[in-house]
Amino acid sequence: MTVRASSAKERILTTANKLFYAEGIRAVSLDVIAEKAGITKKTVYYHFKSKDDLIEAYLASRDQPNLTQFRKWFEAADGGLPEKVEAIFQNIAKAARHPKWKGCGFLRTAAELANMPGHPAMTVGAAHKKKFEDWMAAEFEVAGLDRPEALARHMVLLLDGTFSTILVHRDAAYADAAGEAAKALVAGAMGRAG
Amino acid sequence: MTVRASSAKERILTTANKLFYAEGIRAVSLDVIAEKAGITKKTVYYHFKSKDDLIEAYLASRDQPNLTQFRKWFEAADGGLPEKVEAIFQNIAKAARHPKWKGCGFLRTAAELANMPGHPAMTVGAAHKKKFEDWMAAEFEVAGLDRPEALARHMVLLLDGTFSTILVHRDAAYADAAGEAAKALVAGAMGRAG
DNA sequence: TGAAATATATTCACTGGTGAGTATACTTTT
DNA sequence: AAAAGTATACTCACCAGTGAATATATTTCA
Repeated sequence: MTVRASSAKERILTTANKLFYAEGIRAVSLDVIAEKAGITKKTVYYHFKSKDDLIEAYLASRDQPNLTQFRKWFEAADGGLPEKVEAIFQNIAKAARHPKWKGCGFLRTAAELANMPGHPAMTVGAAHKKKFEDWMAAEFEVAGLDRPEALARHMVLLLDGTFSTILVHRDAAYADAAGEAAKALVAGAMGRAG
Repeated sequence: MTVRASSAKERILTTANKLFYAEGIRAVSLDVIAEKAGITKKTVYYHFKSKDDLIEAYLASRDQPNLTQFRKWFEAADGGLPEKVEAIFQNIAKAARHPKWKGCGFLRTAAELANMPGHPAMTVGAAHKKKFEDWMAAEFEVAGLDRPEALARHMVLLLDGTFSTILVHRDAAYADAAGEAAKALVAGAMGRAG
């Protein structure tokens, strides 16, 4: 029962996470992942049955942390509902200015796997985005807004638009614009409700 | 001067367009493109100096047709400005229901090339998205709206969000939701203006 | 309790195949 | 003949995945 600093499986996943996010799924080989993780490729295949399996695990490992991050940004923000929603986008703007930022791992993986609709990683990705949407809808519902699900979809669209647009232009200002739009839509819904 | 049905260069570009869009940039090899175009790989390298060069040409070839499509959808729509904007999204919804639809080629390429920020294809992609944004801003300006550039950005964000979100969920309904949000934002801006 | 048996984890060395890109020669057009 | 276009056949690096062997726990039972 040697207490390793970290198990091989953990190191593989950590390394895959870093490389897949930084370089993209198809640009990263298992040879490189194994090398950077300090193990052999066969060990990767011992813990994951295929590259696709590792891709799926990669996305699964980002699910909770990502959602938690959004929640924290939302909860930590001052002001009313529109401002709290806007804060999510402002925090993305801040994150996007970091040189290592490369958009949303789920979206980029979806783009790469667009030719494999049933890929297990896509199921994980879709579920992740759905969780965000459901969370938003719940917040709007609690606030007594009309059509909370519709408004939540608008937020998702602005969020994914933010990730994509910034990736194209490498300009974090788009996140602030999205925050402004989100705030306006939420404020509009509140106006109608109250 | 044999009048070929189409020149080799045209066939290469057409084939690249089809395959890159359908499968993704890194998933498609020049060997396959050459084969499907009915020529040898060396001929590809005669007309394009590298794969990256062909990728750039691929995106460049989609620039005008794409923008023209959006314009047509916009102009053909009945109703006022909000409805015309909404029509763009409704038409995307229709297109997205076709099985061959795989999102936005520019966005998917940007996702794949996220690790190569200066890639020439990215310049083409960014310029394309900028043209859409500028066109929208011009329409809003002519209509006398306040802050036309800001509103145009909101439209771009919803548009790119639409492409991304549908790709993740394979559910064209998100385009209708985006159209609704876009309409509301434009109508809101018109309300303030007049 | 301690040795044998079993399960878990890991390595080395490999395969069959594909990828981007090229050296050279042939063919068509001007 | 010169230039432009295309083909054959190749290189060399890489990639997903595997076969066989080895090391390291963990369990079993004499």
